[in-house]
Amino acid sequence: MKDLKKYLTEGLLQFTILLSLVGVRVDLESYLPPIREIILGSSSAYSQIPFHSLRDTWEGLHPKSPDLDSFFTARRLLDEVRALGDPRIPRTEVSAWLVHAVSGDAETGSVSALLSAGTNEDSGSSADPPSDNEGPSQPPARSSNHQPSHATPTQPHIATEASPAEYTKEKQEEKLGYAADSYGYNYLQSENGKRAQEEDITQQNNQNGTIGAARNTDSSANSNLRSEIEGNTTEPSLFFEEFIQLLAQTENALEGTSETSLQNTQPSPRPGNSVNEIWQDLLSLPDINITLEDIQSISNTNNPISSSTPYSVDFTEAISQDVSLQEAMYTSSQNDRSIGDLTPTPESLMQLNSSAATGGPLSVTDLTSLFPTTDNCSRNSTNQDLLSGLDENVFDEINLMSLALEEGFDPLEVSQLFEEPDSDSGLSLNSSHSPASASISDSSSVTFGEDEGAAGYSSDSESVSYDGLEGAVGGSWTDINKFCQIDYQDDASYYDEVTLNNVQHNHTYNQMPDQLEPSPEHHYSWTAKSGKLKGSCVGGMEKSLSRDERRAKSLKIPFSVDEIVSMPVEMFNNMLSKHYLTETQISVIRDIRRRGKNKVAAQNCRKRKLDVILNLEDDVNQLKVQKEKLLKERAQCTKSVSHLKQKMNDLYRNVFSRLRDDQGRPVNPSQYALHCNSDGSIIVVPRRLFKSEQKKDSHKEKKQK
DNA sequence: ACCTCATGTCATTTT
DNA sequence: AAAAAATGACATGAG
Repeated sequence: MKDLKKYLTEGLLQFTILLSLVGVRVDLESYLPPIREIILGSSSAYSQIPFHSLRDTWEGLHPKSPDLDSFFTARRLLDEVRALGDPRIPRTEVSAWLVHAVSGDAETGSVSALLSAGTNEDSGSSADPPSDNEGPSQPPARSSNHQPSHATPTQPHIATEASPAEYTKEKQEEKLGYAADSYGYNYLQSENGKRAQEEDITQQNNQNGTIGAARNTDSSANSNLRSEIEGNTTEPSLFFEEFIQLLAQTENALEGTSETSLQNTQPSPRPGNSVNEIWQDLLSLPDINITLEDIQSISNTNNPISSSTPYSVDFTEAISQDVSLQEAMYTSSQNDRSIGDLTPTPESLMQLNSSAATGGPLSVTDLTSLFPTTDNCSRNSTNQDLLSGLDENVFDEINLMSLALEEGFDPLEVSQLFEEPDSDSGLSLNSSHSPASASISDSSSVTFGEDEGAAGYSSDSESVSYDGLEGAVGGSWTDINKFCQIDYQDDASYYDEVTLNNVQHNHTYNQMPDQLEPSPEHHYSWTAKSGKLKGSCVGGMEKSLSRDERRAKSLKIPFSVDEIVSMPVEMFNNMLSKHYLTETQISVIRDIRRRGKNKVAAQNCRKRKLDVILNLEDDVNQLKVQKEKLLKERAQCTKSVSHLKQKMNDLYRNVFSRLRDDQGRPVNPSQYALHCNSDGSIIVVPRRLFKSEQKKDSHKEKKQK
């Protein structure tokens, strides 16, 4: 059923996408669960969404939850149940009983009420709660232990048997509680859920409190104090002494049970030129021209294929064999919609200009920084659309620039230089540090000063090693500045969010993704900062480069770390197989992806752990409150019982003071006892008979056992 | 100098 | 059985 639902949902989505491509709009909202559910339903999608981003709105359904569908079904049912209203749970019998006993003003009145409790309990149980017991107030976090109802004949039906709504609710709570307990989560404690738990707890408490008194009220039901006093009886039933004993036992039981239980207890798009025009504008810039000339000269020396042709043609030809992420990722031909609306902002032009001027690689990611982003949900798709709408040649050229500008990049050469015996190069790169690159690496090691927390894996050495490579392939202060530009552009790209979350050590765990959305101001601030940062990028911007970013740049991996980490598995594998990558590059890319994924997973894991701790703390607090409440209740009950005992004794004396035997002499209470029959009649029994009666009863009980 | 906290990473387990 | 996610353990840097 779950699979069917998933299949239908996905099929529906795909069908809708197809229809939308044709131009037919389909409103899916009424057929689909909220988008978050869809997102959470996809593991890959979830992995791209930091757990904390959902914290506030999505109160914590663990993606590991064994059955999301059951949760949503449960939630729906729960809502339906809640819509039925809250059943009124009356106070327990013992409360009513005690209230009746205590509330009587006149002594006889109270006794009368006591002895006829069976007839008045119904009204008293719900209408007159004890003053000290303010009803359900503090629920425990989990109340799945539903005890069987200790129903008494006089208890209202709703209190003794769970109504269908109540039963459903309990079932829901149990179900949800299970899901929560399985992973130490208690996200499902909504306000209503808490209320339901409160009711459960109250019911349990009240039922517990009833146990001791139910027997009394049962046996005294329908009893009336009769004026006639019979001299003999053969009917074994309750004597007043026994009643007193029961009271004492109740008191003890209250103390004992309470004791034990308690102890356990971006900028917007501007109408304007097309991208091609933008590109032409860029190419027409003096700096660009210079750079392109440089490229041509480089191509002349390093690339025999393109040496005899104009650069524009060179690009196309060269790139046809080169790497294009967008080609890999967005191969489907799409309309070039929304491209014509794009106009580069001054800031973005600055970026392109400066990066080109410094000979830095102009990656696709860089270009995407020109494009506005709307929101996080549509970010990927938006960029996807935009990017896919571009002429692929544009990206091919960009990629070629990205590679060609790296001054003679040769993957094979790099791979030889970076021969890593272990895929986890972090542990084995020390050996690649050559003295030849020492001078440069000294300076660049300052540039790439470690900023990582986890430097326990020779990160410093690794840094030096890669820096050394930078020197080997022409690394210089120019390169350092170039990397500054790269870093700056990457940060301004549409991967800002991921970068901020996972790379920049931005401790914005609890912020929603839209809070991390690069606002125009933010974008501008980055641009504005760049001037200062250029000057201090050696110690500043480069510091923000993570180890993986440095490795990726050093190995000339044409994808950003964020791309590598966040792209779906299929795309990732497709990328690896489709592009010309050395073993070293593939290995590093896999490492980057693994680490990136694990980084997010660790963050999620810690978040969950924190939530578990917080929930447990909540539980502790609630249990403490419950304990205090129970202690109060016990004290109240004890007080009531002692009061009742006193009244019983008084009554006993009063009755015997008025009793006369056949000769009109007063009856000695030490020789006779009052006995209450099951039919409600009160008789006077000699104590010796009473004692023998007790022995018989005890024998019978033993035999029954 | 020591502690706590946040984070990244690896190895291993779980899904 | 393989891949991805989750998690424990460790190391590090910052405050």
